[in-house]
Amino acid sequence: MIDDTAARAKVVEAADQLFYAHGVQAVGMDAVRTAAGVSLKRIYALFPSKDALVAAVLERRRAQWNAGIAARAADAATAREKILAVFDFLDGWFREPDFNGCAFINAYGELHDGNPDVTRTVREQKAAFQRYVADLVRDAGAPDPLAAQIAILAEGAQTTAAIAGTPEAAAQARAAAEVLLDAAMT
Amino acid sequence: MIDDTAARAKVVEAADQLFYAHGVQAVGMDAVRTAAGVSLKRIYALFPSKDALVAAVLERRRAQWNAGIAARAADAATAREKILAVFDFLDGWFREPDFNGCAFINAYGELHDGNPDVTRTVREQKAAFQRYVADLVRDAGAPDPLAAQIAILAEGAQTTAAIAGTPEAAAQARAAAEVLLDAAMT
DNA sequence: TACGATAGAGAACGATCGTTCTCATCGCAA
DNA sequence: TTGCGATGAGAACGATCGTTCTCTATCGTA
Repeated sequence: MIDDTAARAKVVEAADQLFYAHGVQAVGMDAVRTAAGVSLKRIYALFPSKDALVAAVLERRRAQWNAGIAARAADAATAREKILAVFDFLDGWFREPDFNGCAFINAYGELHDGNPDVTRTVREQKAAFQRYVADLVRDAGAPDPLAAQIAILAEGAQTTAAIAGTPEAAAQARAAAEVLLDAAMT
Repeated sequence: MIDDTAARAKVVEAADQLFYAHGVQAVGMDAVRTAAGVSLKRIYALFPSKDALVAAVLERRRAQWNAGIAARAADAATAREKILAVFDFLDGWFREPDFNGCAFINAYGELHDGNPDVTRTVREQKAAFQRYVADLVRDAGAPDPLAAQIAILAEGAQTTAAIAGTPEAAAQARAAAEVLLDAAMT
């Protein structure tokens, strides 16, 4: 047998992949068990319910998002470049073969009603991203309203790329962000 | 008894309201029947399956979206004002008490897998909107790439407003669109 | 080797859903 | 009035899902 930490990781990873590809409600716990190779009994010992597993999956997504953004920002020297690095991160993500839109938006649309934890988690994730952008905008010396505009571009790029099934929305949003930055800094 | 046209309208309207508020999979056909006041037998005589009812609901949403955009555009004199009228339409929509994001995005996130009709319908709706914006951008004498940027702002405003539960994303996106328009026309 | 605790495989359970079917009721033609 | 076709209300059916339970095999230890 493997220890609890490893079993948890395998279950969350398998559930993430399945939920993200097919939607939460379309995936049964049996499918998670098969994909993770962990018995149902063990899964329910690690997570009290499917909702708790969904929460763990969203937490995993949150960590991945933050790490991906931070990695791109680390290569950028200025606050302006760190802002644009967000769209470079999105560009790379949109090109991954299993990209299927923002997992938080998908989860919110599917589960917001009847699962208040999901609503709260998604709202907090988006608010945290807006704070991240707001800090960078302030560092860049640009006026505060620019932050919300940059965040809206990032959100719009995600849904546009997901539905179109093509990655060009990242570059288009990035170009728009550059124009907005230039206009704000004059 | 009421005639087929009226019964169809009542069923689609009730289903739209329920699906939009709670998600498609969370609403049973019994709930549609109760809300519409039309028997299950009649519903299945009008729509061969729940999927067909979902398709009819999306078609209704498409007509409402187009009518709402057209009504706002009718008040605008120039192509530039017609572009900005999109965000005025969004602002009014976001303030409706039952606003819950874009029904097409929600349906795509919930049903894209296992219901190809939904994927196609949503993709067509978004493509049609992009063509609408592209025509206005051309009429305004602005370069083509601006169209995709405007569309991304509109998409981002919808998801941002839905998740935050507040309408200010419309005004923020409109302000960004004005800056992009000004920069493109110089 | 014998034993007790444990874990996995999957059957079982209760609930729910989409869809179909039954049956009592009603309107209407002859 | 009588009989027939159609309709609505909702029971019924088969499938699926989240969750729990049973049974068997395995492992470490004395």
